[in-house]
Amino acid sequence: MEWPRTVDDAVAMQERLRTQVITTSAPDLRIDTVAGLDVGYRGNDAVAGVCVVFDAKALVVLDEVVVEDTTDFQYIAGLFAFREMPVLLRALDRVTVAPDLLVADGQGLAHPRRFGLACHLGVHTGIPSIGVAKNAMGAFDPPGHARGSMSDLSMDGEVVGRALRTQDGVKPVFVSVGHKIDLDRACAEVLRLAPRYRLPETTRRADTLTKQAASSAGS
DNA sequence: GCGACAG
DNA sequence: ATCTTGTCGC
Repeated sequence: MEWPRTVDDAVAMQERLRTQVITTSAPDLRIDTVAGLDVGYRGNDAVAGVCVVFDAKALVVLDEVVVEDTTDFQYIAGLFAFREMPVLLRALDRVTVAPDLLVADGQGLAHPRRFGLACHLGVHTGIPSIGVAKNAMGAFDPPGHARGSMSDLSMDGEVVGRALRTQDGVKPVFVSVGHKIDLDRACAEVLRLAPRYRLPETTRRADTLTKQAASSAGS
């Protein structure tokens, strides 16, 4: 199918692809490299997509790619992926180090139709993925104050993710499965990626590059 | 009907 | 997301 241009087509695509999401980890799932994906905006249609690949253990950058593009799809909560995916896929294509895990800046299963950006990226590429959002779409009880504390994130009476405290006393991040990984493993990876700050290093680096590109658009 | 609503 | 300086605090 070609990329949707209308809300109805986009929703239909999500309903169709949601059935392909896998919420368990392969027994031999090894995560040595992790990709952080993010998009920055300049005006309403200019976008800069970034894909940064980190060594999951050493937390050092192995490769990073910035791609500039434009978008037709306006921002609509729930249809976020249709605005950001095209650029992100282009950036992901140009990276020279294959990532074992994709970390999306947004939701995975914690989505109205259980198919957020992280799920879409995962199903499309076949690469394990997770969503790490700064804001929740569902309901949750505040997790404990200490780093590593977590609580269920629910929507329509079902657990769709977790509110995870990555640093003592900071606002939690919202983790949900994207594809080919289980929620426990997803949270463990986020904690490993965020040893010092609230957000994973992958997200922080991608975000920096994203704004850097957006502010120097045209040079 | 009214408000809320990832980035 | 974006428009935007200084400032409070560890």
